[in-house]
Amino acid sequence: MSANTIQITFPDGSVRSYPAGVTGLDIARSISEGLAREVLAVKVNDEVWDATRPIEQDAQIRLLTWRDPEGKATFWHSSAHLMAEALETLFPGVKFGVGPAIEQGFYYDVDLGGRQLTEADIRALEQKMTELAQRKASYVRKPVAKAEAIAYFKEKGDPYKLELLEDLPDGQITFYTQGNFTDLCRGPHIPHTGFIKAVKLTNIAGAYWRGDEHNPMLTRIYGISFPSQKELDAYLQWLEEAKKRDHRKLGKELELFTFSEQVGMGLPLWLPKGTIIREQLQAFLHEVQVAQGYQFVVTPHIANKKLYVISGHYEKYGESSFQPMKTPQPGEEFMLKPMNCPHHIEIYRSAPRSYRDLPIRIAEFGTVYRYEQSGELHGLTRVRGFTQDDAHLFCRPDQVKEEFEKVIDLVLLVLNTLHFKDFVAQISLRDQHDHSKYIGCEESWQQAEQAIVDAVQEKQLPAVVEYGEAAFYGPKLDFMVRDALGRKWQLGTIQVDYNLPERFQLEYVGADNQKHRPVMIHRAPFGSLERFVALLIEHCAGNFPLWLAPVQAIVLPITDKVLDYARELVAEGKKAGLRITLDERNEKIGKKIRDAETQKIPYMWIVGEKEMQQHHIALRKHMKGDIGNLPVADVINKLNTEIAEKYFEL
RNA sequence: GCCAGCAUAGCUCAGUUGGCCAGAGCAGCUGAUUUGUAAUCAGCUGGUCGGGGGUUCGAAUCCCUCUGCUGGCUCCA
Repeated sequence: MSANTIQITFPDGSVRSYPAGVTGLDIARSISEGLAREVLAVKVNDEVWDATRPIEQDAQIRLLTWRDPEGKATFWHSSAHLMAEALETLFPGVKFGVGPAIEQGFYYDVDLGGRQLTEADIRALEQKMTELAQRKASYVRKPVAKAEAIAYFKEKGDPYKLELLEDLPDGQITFYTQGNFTDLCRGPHIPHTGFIKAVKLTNIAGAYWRGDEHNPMLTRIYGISFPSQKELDAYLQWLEEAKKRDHRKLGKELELFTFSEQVGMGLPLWLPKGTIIREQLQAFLHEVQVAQGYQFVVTPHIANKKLYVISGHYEKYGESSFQPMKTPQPGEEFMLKPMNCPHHIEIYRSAPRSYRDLPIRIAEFGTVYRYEQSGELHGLTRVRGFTQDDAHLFCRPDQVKEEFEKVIDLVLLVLNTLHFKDFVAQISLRDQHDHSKYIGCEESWQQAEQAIVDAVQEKQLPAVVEYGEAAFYGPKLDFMVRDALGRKWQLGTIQVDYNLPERFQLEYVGADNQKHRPVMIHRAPFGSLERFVALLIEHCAGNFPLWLAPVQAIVLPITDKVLDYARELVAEGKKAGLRITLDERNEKIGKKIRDAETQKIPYMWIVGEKEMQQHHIALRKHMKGDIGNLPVADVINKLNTEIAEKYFEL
């Protein structure tokens, strides 16, 4: 075999020979012209390359198109460059930060020198991007020496790029040029701008340079692009649909919760209907936890400041939380509790504990208050007063693994019951470079981090590791769920903690009659009731499973000749434990049905003279329509079965 | 907290370049209608246009400021 022939291995395992220097695009063309027209990039031995970059050695490759996540990312990253070119054309002198692809689209951080972008500017940018795209300018990769790169951006006057260059090693720097725009960029990029057929700049936001609030704030322009107008339209339609699921909108429409400026920002007021959902969830969790050996406690909403000085919370959050409240007693200070753990620790300490008693599982639906930054508040997902389905497990070191796994099972039970299928378990570890924000010794942290990693492996959870996301006293396993718009939120959390037992000098007497230190596990399967309900609303679009629905059934009499029968049915339903109401308004049945559908009430009991005579119900299901004419007893039975099963349907 | 945008009746929204007593639909109340699977008809009630200040003969509309909300950034025990 000649020296300038290389072996290319395809994803299906087949191998073909190509001349050295072949590009992904060449390979695609050798398969089919159609494929060549679609190829955006190529994955060469686990690294994504430009489709136009020569491959010099044997390699495993996969051709990437719009259908591949990496293909989309490349497409969007190239779109960011295109936007940068448009920006530079329209607003000469603009300085560039970074412009990556994100999960849905891309952004570029720019310094516009104080200029504020208007709606018209945005439209003009979109138009310019489309115009530039039509030129089908190639994205040209060029390795450059560091000195050359520095010279280029000095000449151009781009301080942010120069700062980025400082951290890059010489010999690994590349420039990409398309049209009249050259950027410092690792790549890869799509072959040319012509692939970008539809562009939408979605919003503008401020963003600190390099994510540091001490740095100047740049203007971040978000956008998304597609290979066809049709796909952009579909995306925009999806956005519209997602907005209808917004828990803030549904919460108002379905009268679940509200906020009052008078009460204070971030302090939710649960309305009667929302409270039913909350209490049903609470009852569910109460039941499964008691079955698993948890003991429920109740503790006050405030505690002496000293408690948080011991726990370390005061040092860490004292300045940025609700401030201590004074009492008539000089020098005495109390704080709203931001956590339940110190209270539970004091319960543990209220009696001597034997190794035989462990694990002790102390649970509470505890309401806590945290002074979240005003800009952070968001509906029910980020609030200043919320209720955790909290518990603290005090166990012997040898019990940590088993207890941790049991908690994982509990979280999974909760997520499964509410049909949260696409969660991700996030292993939140310390910042690898900065241990100063954490309390406790190195050994404790390593033990705790290892315990979590082991447990996740054992349970084979879909997991990602995030450094720097740990709590200050220990690592966490967080269960992340997406909202209607795809934003990730932490729901359940499990934390292994060797530090607070140390700080509070917790003890138990071992089999050896010596004192030992227990290990704590903090855990909350819902996280907070508020956030959980918010995500649940978005997840089911307000169409709650019957066991949670605030109103489970409504009786709709066709005329008021059957009002008495309707009232009788309400009484029967209530007697059977159903949350049932009656629509006795003087309206036509179509109107009553429409209103019940709008209110997303799961079952409508429609009754006229015919039903009255047979003691029947014409049963109608929300979003499904007429189910049929059934005896009352059958209907009640059916509903109660559905409730008992916690049946969930999307 | 930072950047940007928004704020009109309980809800969803109109309100042209600052100019007649600020409008509509839904909801609510009255009345008529007695209805068979997603909106019956008519009448009425309801807003000092988020608060405060300013410019102007005149402000929902322009400016300042405060409050709240929205999207991001930072933060998230």
